[in-house]
Amino acid sequence: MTPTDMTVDWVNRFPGLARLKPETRALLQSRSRIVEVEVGTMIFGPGKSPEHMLFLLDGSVRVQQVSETGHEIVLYRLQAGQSCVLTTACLLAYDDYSAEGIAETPVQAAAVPRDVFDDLVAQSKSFRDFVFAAFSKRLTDLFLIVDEVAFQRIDVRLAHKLIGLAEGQNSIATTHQKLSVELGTAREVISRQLQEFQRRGWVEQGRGVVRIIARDKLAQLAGHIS
Amino acid sequence: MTPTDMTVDWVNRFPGLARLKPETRALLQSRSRIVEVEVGTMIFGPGKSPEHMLFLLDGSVRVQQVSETGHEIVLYRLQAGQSCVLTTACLLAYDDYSAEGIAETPVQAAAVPRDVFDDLVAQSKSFRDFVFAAFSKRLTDLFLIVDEVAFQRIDVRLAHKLIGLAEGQNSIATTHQKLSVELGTAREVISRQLQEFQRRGWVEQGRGVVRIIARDKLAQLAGHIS
DNA sequence: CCCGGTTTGGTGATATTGTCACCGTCTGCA
DNA sequence: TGCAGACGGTGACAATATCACCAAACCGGG
Repeated sequence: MTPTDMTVDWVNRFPGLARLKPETRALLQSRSRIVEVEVGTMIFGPGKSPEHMLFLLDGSVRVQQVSETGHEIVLYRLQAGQSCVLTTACLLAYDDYSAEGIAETPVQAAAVPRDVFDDLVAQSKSFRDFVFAAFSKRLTDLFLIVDEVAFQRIDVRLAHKLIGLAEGQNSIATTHQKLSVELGTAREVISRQLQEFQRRGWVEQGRGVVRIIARDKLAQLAGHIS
Repeated sequence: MTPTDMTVDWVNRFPGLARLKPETRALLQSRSRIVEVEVGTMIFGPGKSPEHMLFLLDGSVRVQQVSETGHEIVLYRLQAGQSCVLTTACLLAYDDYSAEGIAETPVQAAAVPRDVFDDLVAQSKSFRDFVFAAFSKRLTDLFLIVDEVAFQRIDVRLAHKLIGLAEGQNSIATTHQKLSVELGTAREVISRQLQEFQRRGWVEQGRGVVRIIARDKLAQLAGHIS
């Protein structure tokens, strides 16, 4: 498949944009530009606010908060089919912010200039609904993150995160360090919790890999999260 | 001052709406309804999503997350001059959410129906800017909350919160219990920290009141937050 | 192949914070 | 006046974070 095949009608690939009127769709299509981002690139971050709103066509962007103390915590991920409302937020907000977005995989996205975005919001009810739904999702997600960080035990959160990262597979390619950033805790804490899970026969560990042995047990512990 | 005096041209009282065109302003003014809410009322919450977007004319609304575990944490406050974007979020989001908004003081607000809100967003660039700026503020605020909860020490957070709640006064009418909800921690933790602050001569305590004696010391400890 | 630096993970000691189970005092009110 | 509830204090203990290390696995160059 050539890039053209994949991108010339990219709007079709967004379920949330399915209801756009033809003229709105044409505007979005014609005024956007396809960009490719290689893995590991910081797409936005402190002192790097982008000029465009991004619609992710392929790949995944990890958004994380970087504290002055050097600590990090993953806030959420953007997947294909989602738009980067935070980008828009940054363009509009007077605030300095401290979150950054990093391409976790090679990323393909449609970049929509700021003024086109504004036109679309004005013209299309469907587009407004799409944008506000995206904002809402972020807000409610963040509420849950706050709740989890403040009140959930670390073993419950780790079990939950392992199941989430596994995506149906049994093997997760990650390090203790990366898992600690996912949960905003220390590596040692992850190491000890994984040892405990292993002792119970729920997971097996290798260097840079965690294999889930008893998904049901992990799920039971994770229990009532989201 | 009669209610009419205060509310007939309420739009003027929002700096963020100062740039609205006359016709937009008239629409907002004519299609809104002034509501009064008595202190302690839950304005929105799980299973209680309001039909209108609120513009706060007077008073303060506390938005807090209520965990399944029964724990609570204050997320942010809405003050006069701000709009309740979360309300909009709730109206749009398919998600069930677990945050609630409570009137901390008697509240006066302009209620704007959902469809009028949508019209305004479509018609007015100024209104769009106002709405998106409000969303952005919430998002960036929440980023900071996550950072604080995950990585800041409790003494630093308490010092910061005391200064914030004092609003320039020296006396704060609150209880250890309420302070613990502000920070999403346990009452005992607040009691012990306040004892330590008192031992150092930074605060004095009475039943239901905390007096700040050495604001500079607290500020120094709070230091680098926001 | 070996070497040396880097990454990954393990461990004990200690500090901080959260949880639990109480207790006494104060306050408002019937 | 008496009493229920709110408020705050306290000790013991559990969970988590921090710090200071260590050893093994990996990786690239010579």
